[in-house]
Amino acid sequence: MRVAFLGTGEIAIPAFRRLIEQGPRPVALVTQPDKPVGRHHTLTPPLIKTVALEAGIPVLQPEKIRDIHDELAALQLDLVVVMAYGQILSTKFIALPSLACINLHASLLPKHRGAACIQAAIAKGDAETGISVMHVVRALDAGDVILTKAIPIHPDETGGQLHDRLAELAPDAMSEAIELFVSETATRTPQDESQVTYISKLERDDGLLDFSRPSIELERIIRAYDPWPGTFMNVLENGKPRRLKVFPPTQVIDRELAPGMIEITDGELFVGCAIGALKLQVVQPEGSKRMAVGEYLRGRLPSKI
RNA sequence: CGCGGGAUGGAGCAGCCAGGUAGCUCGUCAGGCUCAUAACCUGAAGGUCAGAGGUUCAAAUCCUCUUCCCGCAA
Repeated sequence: MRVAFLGTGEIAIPAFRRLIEQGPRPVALVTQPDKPVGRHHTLTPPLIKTVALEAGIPVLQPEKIRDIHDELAALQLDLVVVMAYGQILSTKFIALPSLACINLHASLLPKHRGAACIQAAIAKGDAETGISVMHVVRALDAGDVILTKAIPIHPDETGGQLHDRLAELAPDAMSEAIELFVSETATRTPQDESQVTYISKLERDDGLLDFSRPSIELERIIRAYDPWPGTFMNVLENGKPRRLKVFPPTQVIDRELAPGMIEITDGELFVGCAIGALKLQVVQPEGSKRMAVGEYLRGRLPSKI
């Protein structure tokens, strides 16, 4: 079986490694071009690219997937596996492999279609999430489902931790799906359109905490958005407005405090929410490092902006 | 050279603009108080003020350069 892997995000690496180690060995990796990253715009390749190069697998990094259509057609593909590639695929491309073009998505479809599916599962307070393997169609994450594998979400779990667990779950889901194709017993279940939820890509600004929301919701968002895009609030320090990043864990406290109001008592910092208050434990002031709230309060006095 | 903030005893900060004895909140250590304590009281140790050069009678403070950390942007 001739397989090509399309992936860019680090969540795709374990699945890609599985193919390298247990086969069918991918004939190519297609990933996004190297991007300037970091404060000094250092040109950085996707990590998965180095994995491929170490394994001696050819790497293609087209600006647009259609730019390499002919090369891919020449590979005589039977199967394409896509995970966190970061580009919408054309119908022409989807039709290339003889068997199927499948996508690994980190949610239990039809819930949480879209880029920020892991954050969404935590933020919405879901009890479980997982990996869905489905057929790629033109519409985003809308194809028929081949199989899903579910795992419970832990009560204190952050987006980063869940991301890593899902990354480790993906290879099994993928292998099982490939088995189904090999034995020609793969089924397809259409997604229940009435149950669809969609979450778009998150930006840094999406991390602005809205204290007119209930504290229980904010606690989940702070966990879900760690480490990306992170959450923050704006505070007044010595009369100057400053961005204050907020990290998990935070604690939901039953306390009467107006939304957005900051209360400091005994080296502890509380912020009022619509329902209850939030006790912060780890923060990072603009221009400084991440620190425990106790240390932060030693030299500064933040107040509501 | 994308924009901006920062580096001051072990931690977090003030002092810099208007150069002139190293300060605050903690921590550490010793002693005291207490049935007892992470509480309270008294005292002590601990600093090449990131580094180099310059201006000056005098630089944490003003000027120049370097290194490192961070926020935004990408």
